[in-house]
Formats: sequence, structure tokens, C-alpha cells
Amino acid sequence: MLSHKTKYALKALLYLAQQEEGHIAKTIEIAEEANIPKKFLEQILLELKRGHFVSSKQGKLGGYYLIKSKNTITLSDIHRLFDGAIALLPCASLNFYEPCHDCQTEDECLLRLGLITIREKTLAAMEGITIASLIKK
Amino acid sequence: MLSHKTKYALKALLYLAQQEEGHIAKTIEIAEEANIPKKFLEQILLELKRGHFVSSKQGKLGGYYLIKSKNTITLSDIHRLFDGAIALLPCASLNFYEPCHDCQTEDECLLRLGLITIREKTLAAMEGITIASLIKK
DNA sequence: GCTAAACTCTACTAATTTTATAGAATTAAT
DNA sequence: ATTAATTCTATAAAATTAGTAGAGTTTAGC
Repeated sequence: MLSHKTKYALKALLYLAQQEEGHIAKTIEIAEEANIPKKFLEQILLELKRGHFVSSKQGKLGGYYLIKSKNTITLSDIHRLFDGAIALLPCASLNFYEPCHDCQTEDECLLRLGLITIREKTLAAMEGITIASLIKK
Repeated sequence: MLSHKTKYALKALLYLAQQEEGHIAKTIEIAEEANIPKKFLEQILLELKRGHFVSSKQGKLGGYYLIKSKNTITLSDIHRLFDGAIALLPCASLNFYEPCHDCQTEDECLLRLGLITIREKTLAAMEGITIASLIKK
């Protein structure tokens, strides 16, 4: 399941992607439009900025805007930024790999290969969904 | 990601499925074999029993054994029993549906249809993995 | 019947993560 | 200067997860 943070991030990106070129959106504007607690959204937008999905203008008249094309921002990108691994266990993860310490040797693990299969299919599905494709539907 | 509980449940089922017909496995035996804290495993086995995946024999010489065919126990079954919904948000879930309270109307939600697509693909993948198929690999 | 060894059940605790909130600091337009 | 926005750090409240404790129940075997 997605955390609220990831859901809010996606909703914020969807809002930004729907604005006309050059529009700079204030946090309060996004928060009210997408029903997100404003102070929580501030943190989320900062993380999206650090992840190079959005950028900001400071000071009066400041705000946030997309800097990555909405066609190239996928569900898996945002999931990884806020919720981490796509895989069901770290031992089956590409980007967040960690061995299980309850397994003696990974080769003997009956679970891992199955979980890798799941991750491959889920990841393919998540990479197929972009901010742009969500808006089109 | 799977909780430890779900991972332990799967490992316990894998252990039981590998025993010869008629064998009754003690909790301590499964715990040691699969590296699971014994008291935690007790709870997990009880939940698996309530879910009709295993049954138990009480008293001395008691223990647990599979009652559902290993060919029909899927990853999605066990995920749902311990970790709940397969979908990324409750509004996209089949078995754990709940509306989001930050959406005005569900029809206007740009996220939901995409998440339903993901759920369909992930679920298909998870239904394809059974306890039996994990043992074969 | 008694004892040993297993499952059963309820409650509790400790740690972690999630979901925020608070408030001071910084930046920039007017 | 003033106003209104982002930025940053710290904190708090709530929920979830992971695990423990201990009493109760059941059954095999002597």
C-alpha cells in the first residue's frame, strides 16, 4: 500500500502537470485543491524538489512548478522516492537490496525467486503509468 | 513490502508443504528450521489455522499440518490474510475497498484507474505463484 | 489419575514508522 | 520596511509492527 505521503505527492504532481506552462503554484493553492494538510505538503514538495521532479521560486510570488516532463514521471519513481522498494522483500529489490538475516544462504531461499518475478511484473506495470497517462484517462 | 509476519507465514507453509504426507510438525521444529521467533510463530500458525490453510493436533505429539493443497495456496492469499489489500490504495482494492476521504468524488480521481491497472497486474502475478511452484523452482 | 509436552488465548510491551505540527530563518517583490 | 512565500529543524501524537509473557487447555503415555 502507498503511504499518504506518496499519495499526496502524486496528487500534487498531477495538479502541477495540469497547470499551463509557466504557472507557479503556491503550496497553499495545491494543498486546498488536492485536500492535503499544508505543512505536510511543504515537506513533500521539498522532497520532490530534492528528487528533481519539481523546482521552486522563493519569496513573494514564489511557488512550485514541474521540471521533469510529465511523460517521464512514473508511478515507480514516486513510489521509490517516498515508500522505497517496489519488491515485496529487500532481498528481491533492485534499488533497495538487502539480504534477509533469517536466511542462511540466498540460493536456498524458496521465496526469493518468486518475489523477483512479482517485482518484475509489478515494476513493468508501474513504469507504464506516468503522470501524463493518468491525466489522459 | 511484506511484513515479517507474512514472510514468516510463507516460510512456515513452505516447510509444512515439504514434509511427507501425515507428518505433524511442532511449532518449535518449524521455528528452528525457518529461523522464526517461536512465540511469534505460534500466533502466525493460529492465524493460518483460522484461515483454513493448516490444521493442528493438540496435546503431546501435537503440531501443525497443511490442509489446503500446496497447488492452491497463492501468494495473494497469504498477503491478504496478514497484510491485507494487494492494491496500492483502498479505493483500488477488490477485497479491502474503502473510499478515500480526500477525494470529492471517486469518478474525478485521476489516480484510481491507474492504481486499478496496477492491482490487476500485480494480483495476476501473485495468483500465479503458489507454495508448490515455489518449491519446484 | 498424573505428568509432560504440545497447542490456545489474551494481554501487554517495546520499537519503529507514519502523519503530521510548530516555529524560526531565509528569500524576493513591491 | 513590509509582506508573503519557501526552507529548515525539531518535535509530538498516533498507529502499526514485532515480539514477549504467562495462564489455560488438550492429549499421549506411564
